[in-house]
Amino acid sequence: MYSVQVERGRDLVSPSFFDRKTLKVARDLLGREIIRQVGPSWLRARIVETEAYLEKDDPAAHCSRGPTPRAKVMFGPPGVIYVYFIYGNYFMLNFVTEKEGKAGAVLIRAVEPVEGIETMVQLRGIRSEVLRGRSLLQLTNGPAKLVLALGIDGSLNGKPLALPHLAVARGKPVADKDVVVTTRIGINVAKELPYRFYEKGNPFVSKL
DNA sequence: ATATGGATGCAA
DNA sequence: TGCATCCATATT
Repeated sequence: MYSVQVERGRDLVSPSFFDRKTLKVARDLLGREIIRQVGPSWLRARIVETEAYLEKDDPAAHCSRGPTPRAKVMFGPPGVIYVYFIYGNYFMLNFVTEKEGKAGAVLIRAVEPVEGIETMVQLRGIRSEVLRGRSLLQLTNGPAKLVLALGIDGSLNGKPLALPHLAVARGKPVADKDVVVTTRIGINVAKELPYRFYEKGNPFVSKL
């Protein structure tokens, strides 16, 4: 007799998945699934776009100025959730990579809803003009959008990945031929670094 | 193309 | 303490 949570937890990635080079993790996160329970609802969404933020030679990374109050979680153990607040309105979801003492994180920039879509629509704000009568692509095709749709906020910052609050499942890996590598989006420094990964042709990718 | 919004980090 | 900046979004 399995509980729902045990059943859900069968397919989770191990913490060692994140104990690797940040760029590797960012690429391998494509196709994995974010799983989370919000109230009575289980939410599941497939990762289709990521960005890597490194400790070395990456001035766009929060860890680039050392373990400041905000960035210290990036220097902590791998497999921990890093959520930060930006632009006075939004939270961003990241997963910490590399061994404790070495900084790194992967930003989740877009996901494809798999389960719990009705709940996601509600969390996102069904009254929004953007969603009303338009494509569900708007639900999760951006880093702040997916955070809203999944009901994530700053209270998850610094917590290890675990059910029921937030975990990553194996899902179906994306083949190399379907991975596109480009420069990151929305930053004003280190624009030339090819640290963004997305699934080729996936309509939920934030921007082509 | 522009308004919005609050935290962050560094200079002063 | 002040202030430029910030891994964005929705609306014009």
